[in-house]
Amino acid sequence: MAAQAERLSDAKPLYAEIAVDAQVGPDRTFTYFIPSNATLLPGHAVWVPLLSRQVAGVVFALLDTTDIEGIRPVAGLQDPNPVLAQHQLELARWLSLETQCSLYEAALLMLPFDYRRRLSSYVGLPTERPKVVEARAEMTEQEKRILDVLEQRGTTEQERLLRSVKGPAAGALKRLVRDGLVWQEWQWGRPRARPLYAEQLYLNVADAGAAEEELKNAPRQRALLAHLITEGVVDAALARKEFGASAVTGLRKRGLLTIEQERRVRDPLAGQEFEQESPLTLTASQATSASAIEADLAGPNSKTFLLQGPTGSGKTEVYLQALAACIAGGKRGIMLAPEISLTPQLIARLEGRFPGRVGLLHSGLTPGQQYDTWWRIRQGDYDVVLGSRSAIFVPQPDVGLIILDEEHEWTYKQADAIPRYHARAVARKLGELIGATVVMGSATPDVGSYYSALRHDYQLLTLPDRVRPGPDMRPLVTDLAEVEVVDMREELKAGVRSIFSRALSDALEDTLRHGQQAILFLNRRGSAGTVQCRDCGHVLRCRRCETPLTYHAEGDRLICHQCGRKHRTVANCPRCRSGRIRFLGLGTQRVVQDVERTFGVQALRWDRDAARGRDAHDEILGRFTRGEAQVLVGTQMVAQGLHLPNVTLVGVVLADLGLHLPDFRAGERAFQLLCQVAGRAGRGADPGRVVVQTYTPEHYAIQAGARQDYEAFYDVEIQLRREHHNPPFTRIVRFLFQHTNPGYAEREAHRWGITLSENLQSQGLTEVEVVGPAPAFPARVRGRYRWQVLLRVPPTPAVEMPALLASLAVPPTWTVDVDPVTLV
DNA sequence: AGCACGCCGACT
DNA sequence: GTCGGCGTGCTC
Repeated sequence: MAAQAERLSDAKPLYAEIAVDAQVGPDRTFTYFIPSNATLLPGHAVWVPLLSRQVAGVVFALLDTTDIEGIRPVAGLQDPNPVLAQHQLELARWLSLETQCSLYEAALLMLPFDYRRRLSSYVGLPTERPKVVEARAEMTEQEKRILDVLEQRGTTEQERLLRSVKGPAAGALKRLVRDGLVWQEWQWGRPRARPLYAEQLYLNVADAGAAEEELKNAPRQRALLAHLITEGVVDAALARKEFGASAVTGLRKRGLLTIEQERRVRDPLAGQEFEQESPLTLTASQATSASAIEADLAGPNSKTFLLQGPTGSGKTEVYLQALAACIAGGKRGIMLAPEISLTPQLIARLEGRFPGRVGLLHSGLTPGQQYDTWWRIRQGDYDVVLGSRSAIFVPQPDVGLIILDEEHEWTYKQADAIPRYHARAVARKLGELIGATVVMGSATPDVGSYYSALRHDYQLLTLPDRVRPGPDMRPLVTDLAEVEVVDMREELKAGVRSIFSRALSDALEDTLRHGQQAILFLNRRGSAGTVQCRDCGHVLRCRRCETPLTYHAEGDRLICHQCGRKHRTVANCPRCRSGRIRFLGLGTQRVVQDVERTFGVQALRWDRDAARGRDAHDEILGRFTRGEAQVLVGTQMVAQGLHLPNVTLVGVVLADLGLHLPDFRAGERAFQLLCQVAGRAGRGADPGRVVVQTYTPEHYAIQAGARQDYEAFYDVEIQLRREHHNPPFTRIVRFLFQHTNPGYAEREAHRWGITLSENLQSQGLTEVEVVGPAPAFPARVRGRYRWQVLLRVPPTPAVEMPALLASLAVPPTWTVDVDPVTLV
């Protein structure tokens, strides 16, 4: 950047611009003096002084001169070699500006695993402390408790200490530290993972015969020696288990074996057998798609492709053949999939095609496995890295192809942590920086992606048919599942009080009688307290912005979470005057109960609450496939990536859940889920059956979802987006404020809303719209009241997004989410 | 993270 | 009037 231009001479640069691990604004670096005995390069990880402490930093640029005064020297190197490449520094700078995080936070995504450590505070008792006893009389209970714990345990990490003292103790600890009764020190926390070393036993014998003779009275040692002679090297832990620890020490004392520490690689795929697979014969449309991608791989320019095709249309085969072409051209690939889609099936297909050349990286791995895989990727051990969201940042060398499967998935956006990046946007930027081809695939593309494709920002590739391998592995076109939409208002009129309609009940009974299994799907990402008439399906909406209203028990009011407008609650439906107007809401637990009571079979619950922990998913799935339950009840999870052969019925218990969320993407989500669910049924020869229950069968998302007709959905959706100035016609920025004091939170939200409007006005940016303030959803989290203000930024503002945000001078107490994937 | 500065409520 | 709390800004 500008810093590079300042490098005028060939002499060793004097200063370095460094991103520091501190709460600073986007793209901010600090300048440090380079000690004469050190050589620094961009990408080096360093330690630097900052006020009274030392923090981690990354060198972004070198300088010959600077105007800044009071410059301090770099304290030291964290690693003799640079840890980030030039394109990674550029990607970090872009991320910092784009997501409004600090430059160091952006760089951290790409740093080795063991760099992601935190400073933590350790507290303890001073060695000489005569005055403690005297002071004790005037201490509070909390202070006494803290001292007792420290007396017992000695030096303790501050967080652990505070957890082991009943009630709030932070204030008490602060006083103790101030009065010198407790001492405090900052240290680096333990690294999350280290390289694993294991002891190996080596044979150290010239004359085996003589050695065996020497051991004739020690049978265990002799057995171990024999084992070593045949094996050469033996793992020490295994040997101790099998032959006894004393046999190992015995042989070592006699000098017959030596023990060496050896690096052990923790490979998540180790010991697994994968069947080798050959490329399948492509259909005409698959071949057209594959060759378009291959042509781009071979050429100098790199495009972004959007590969659209329903479940089972062979997108994965196109990815695999494109990857093969990329590798044949001497490059490597990265393939991203949503965490939940990283199934054994997908892993097996990649391993089957590229045996031993696939690096797997996702959050389900142990920290040790992640650590080792990261370093092996950096060494260039893999042709393909397969991983979830964060795998876009791996140090894979010579990347020629980046694939994003299920590109519409919102788990690609990191919404709950900083930096709030979207892997799709990162993939495109990375592709641009390193000249890699990007392929995004989906059955139901993100509306924004499809819009880009129609505008030729992306190249659209379509796979229209659902196929399965026929005889001779030739593809056979199969039918989509039949989808039956049931109008729950009619059921109610007919006197059905159950959560199951007559059609779903009949279908369930039929399925169970034939010994087959069923999946019941529930979009539990809730109703968010929306209110719907059970007679006519009408949903209460804000008069100003048409967003579904949300009920708030405090004050018995309906609040619009977009614009903050408050409405009175109603006893009767404003459309049909019916009194049966109530909140939408239904949990998986209730459905499981009702299934078991009504049909007398076992039902299994599968959602994020039921499936906590590393192996919980496999366990639930295992129980279901073994037939321990006949019905699987679940949320989003059951809609994705599964292939369960005995399932012939899929029921959507209430498609309206989620459809009326106060979020402009609600329709898109409902449509995507319906398509996914419908794609679950009948992946074999039997097309299967899908029953969708709803109070609003006329809704375009449900209509199009039932027919799995993307075009029909898109045409309505894009029109709505245009009318309401929503993405892709604008970009949205979400400002969030949280505070324990509800009054303060609301006042601050209004203050910031006004500040924003005035600021935009004075800049002449009248086309940028301020929405809100309004309570965020949920309105209160862990005792903190949440308020939000939205910004709608049209695509042709006078300034670019990062510059606009910089000009707004966002207070650090507000969090910023650019292009949020959810507004609730 | 920690320290200094500054603005409002509960006391002398 | 003043003490002190917490919210805010700064760190090369």
